[in-house]
Amino acid sequence: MSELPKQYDPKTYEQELYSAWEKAGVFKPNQTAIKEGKQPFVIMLPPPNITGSLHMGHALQDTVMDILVRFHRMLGQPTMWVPGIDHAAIATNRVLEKQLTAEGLSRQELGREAFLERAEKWYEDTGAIILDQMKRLGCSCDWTRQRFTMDTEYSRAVQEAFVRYHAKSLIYRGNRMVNWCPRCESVVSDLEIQHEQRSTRLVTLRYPLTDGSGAIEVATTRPETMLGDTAVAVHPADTRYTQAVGKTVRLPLMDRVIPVIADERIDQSFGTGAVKVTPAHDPLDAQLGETHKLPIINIIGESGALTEQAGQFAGLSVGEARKAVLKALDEQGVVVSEEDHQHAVSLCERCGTVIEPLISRQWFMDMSKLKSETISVAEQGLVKFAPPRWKKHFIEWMKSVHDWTISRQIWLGHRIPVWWKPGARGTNNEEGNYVVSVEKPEGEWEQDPDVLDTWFSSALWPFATLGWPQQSENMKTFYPTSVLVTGRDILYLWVARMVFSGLELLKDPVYERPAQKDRIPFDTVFIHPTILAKGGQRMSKSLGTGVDPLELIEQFGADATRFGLIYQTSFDQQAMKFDESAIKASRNFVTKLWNIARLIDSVEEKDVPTVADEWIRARSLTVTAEVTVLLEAYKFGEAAHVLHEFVWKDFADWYLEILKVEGSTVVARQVFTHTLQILHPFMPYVTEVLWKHFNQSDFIATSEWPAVEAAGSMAEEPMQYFQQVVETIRSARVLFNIKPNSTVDIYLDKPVFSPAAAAKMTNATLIETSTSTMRHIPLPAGGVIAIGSEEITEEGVRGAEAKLIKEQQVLKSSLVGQEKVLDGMRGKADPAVIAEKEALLTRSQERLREINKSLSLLK
RNA sequence: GCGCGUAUAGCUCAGUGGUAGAGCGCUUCCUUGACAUGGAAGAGGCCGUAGGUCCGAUUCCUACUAUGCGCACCA
Repeated sequence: MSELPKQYDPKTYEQELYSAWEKAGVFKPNQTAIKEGKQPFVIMLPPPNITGSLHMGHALQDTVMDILVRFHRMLGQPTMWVPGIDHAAIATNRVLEKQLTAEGLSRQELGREAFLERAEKWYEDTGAIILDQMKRLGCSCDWTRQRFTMDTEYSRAVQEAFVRYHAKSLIYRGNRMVNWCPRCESVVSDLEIQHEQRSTRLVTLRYPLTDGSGAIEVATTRPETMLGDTAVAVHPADTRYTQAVGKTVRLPLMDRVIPVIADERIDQSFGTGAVKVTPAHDPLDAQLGETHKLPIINIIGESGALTEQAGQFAGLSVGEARKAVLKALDEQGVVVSEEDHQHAVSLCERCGTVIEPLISRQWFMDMSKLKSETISVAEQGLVKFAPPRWKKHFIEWMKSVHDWTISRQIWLGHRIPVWWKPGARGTNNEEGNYVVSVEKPEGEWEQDPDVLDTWFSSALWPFATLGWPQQSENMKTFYPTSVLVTGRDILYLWVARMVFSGLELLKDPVYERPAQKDRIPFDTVFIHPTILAKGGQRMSKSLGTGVDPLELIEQFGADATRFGLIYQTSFDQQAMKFDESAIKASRNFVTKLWNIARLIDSVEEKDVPTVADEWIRARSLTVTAEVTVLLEAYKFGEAAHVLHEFVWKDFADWYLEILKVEGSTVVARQVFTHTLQILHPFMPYVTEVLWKHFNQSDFIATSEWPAVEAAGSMAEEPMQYFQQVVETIRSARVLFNIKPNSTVDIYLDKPVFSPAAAAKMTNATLIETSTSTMRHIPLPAGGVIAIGSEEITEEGVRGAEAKLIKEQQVLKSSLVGQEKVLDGMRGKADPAVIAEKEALLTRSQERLREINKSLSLLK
């Protein structure tokens, strides 16, 4: 056994060990275990955006996954963690467009084909930096199975999914109100918009009734849309307008006659209680328009400019039009008043541009059937959530989901497998003039220029990565997967969509998966906490609150970064404020492990087990059981605390101190290597290095998780007494103001199991009989120890007396309180609890007697 | 606006129907060969505010305040 270096330097080992694991195929599913029919443990990495780099959220998420994967690997299950990346169409599209802008080119000038070539080159150049960063964290992914959502096979799966959904009428072509981003010139889904409170001007306009009986005043924050008004609506019960319903008004500027309608969806209390209706550019108005069969006048085009329908305002941007329309209205005396108003505007999540609601021909996913089955499996618990409260969120959200707009008007992404008869697309004559097919059909057809929402392809991730739509061996062995680990932000965006995709697309009899449970992509969804900056702000580069995990790895090592992150989390936590001091503390913990190993090496070989050996063995079994249970329950932070305390307090501070004097180095090594094993999922590197150091064959990464056994032991009590004696002597030094480096005489009327260790740990000499000059100190569990030292002066004794009197007083008042509590409990509380309480009281009383006794002995 | 969380030591967080715990930080002492990235001993909290249930509430309930998040078609 070679000698360990004095210091542990992570950089010396991390990369080398990682390659060694990879080379040995440690990260691949164990084929023997598969043949033996052991339950596989499978995790699909939520594919990060190819444009991204590792941030703290990833670091936590990846650590959680790696802990699970390493834990289950050690449990002997065939374990597979499939990595991959997402093409992130909208994000990449933006990057490329920026490049073009810099070159003074528009994407139209470049052309679609050249644009896509650039994209491909960009993907190649960028590579998946983030995946390499994961390797530095120590993630044990099976890199031979790495996938990209744009690779040929995957793209094929995406198109196949579209075709199959369409065949089941779950995808349809519709002309409906959508969220349009004028900057992206594309539709975006409900989940890709954000709401923001903004202050704006609420303008009240006066529309004259055509019969000359007055006018109706309507309030609006978007005066320019009045050009597309096709009605004025009021609440049927609103007496102010009863007269007007059924009449018509003359729309200013446009000189159009439009009806006054009544509808219960109008809020009487807002503004004037009357609302202008623009079915083409407002979601509520669209609904009203549908109910009341109102004409739809599109005045805003897809570029964000006003259309021909806007008459004299055609060509203006929305912003320009607002000013111009307002000015024109004002000149005609239509504007009654203006006031400041707070309201929510919809913004494009990607670029922050204000979303224009407009009616457009798009591809939609019909959610009605899909959602009911998804809700049902969640309610039945066929897909589990951890922490469990996310189940409710999931169901609630699913219940309110609308049809999903899946087409996007960008070039990058999976092209929609729909083929049009030339000239048919975008007309009122679409029906029957297209074919849905992965391959181009015979004859003259033009492929739909749109691409699919990135999430449409991500939704297929758990099975498309395993070879779907083929009925592959991988699908049979590894699907459904075990756990999906993710943040709550994509619970709806992604998780929900994977669930219904799996449920629906695996219904085909060829997959032999009639049971819902076999079609749901994962057994459990684990939602980890969101990481915030220490002050509670969102972590972001622009706010300067971001922390780079790679810098932490560089400075403290991967093990410390992982452990520190996990140490700060707890199971039911929604957000975690990141404190770098935890990483530092974990680095110290890694050092502690290192030095423990060095101490074990330096202690002379011996094998005469004492109570301490028995105690630490039992403790280690208990800890193994606890950690196992906690890991199975996704309680990673809690497990980290248990391990930290055991290693530092029990093993290092007590057990090893005793081992220096007597005991068994065999037991020490055994307990320590077991501890390394249960620490391995958290800290893969240092545990692997130390495992090898203690001459263990193979890798700790593939070693067998220690068996969980009952820890029957009689050592607890003598060990506890030993600890009390040592602590009491140490406290007594402070009490009497005795220097730590001067020896004291100690007399114990009840001996400890290892007097030599107790003596060494307290720098004391244990003597056979007490002498008259010795001072007496009570032990917490009863009994008295005598302490003698030349340094005990009258002053020291008086100081001790003062401290004891203080303790006596505290104890006395506590006793009064305890008795009062007990009085209240008698006859009302659970007898067992009362008994427990009484025992506590008795102990306090004994303690008081001891203090009184030692006070009298001090005199 | 509706919904879901959180409020405990200076900081980051556990926890319990019976007068509170950890890590870091702080104070004092210790350079005794595993570790100063260490050891020992300590200080420090009317457990957000106000009510309610109970013999008893930091813990359960209600309201409020602060803070985070999600959802939302108030023109």
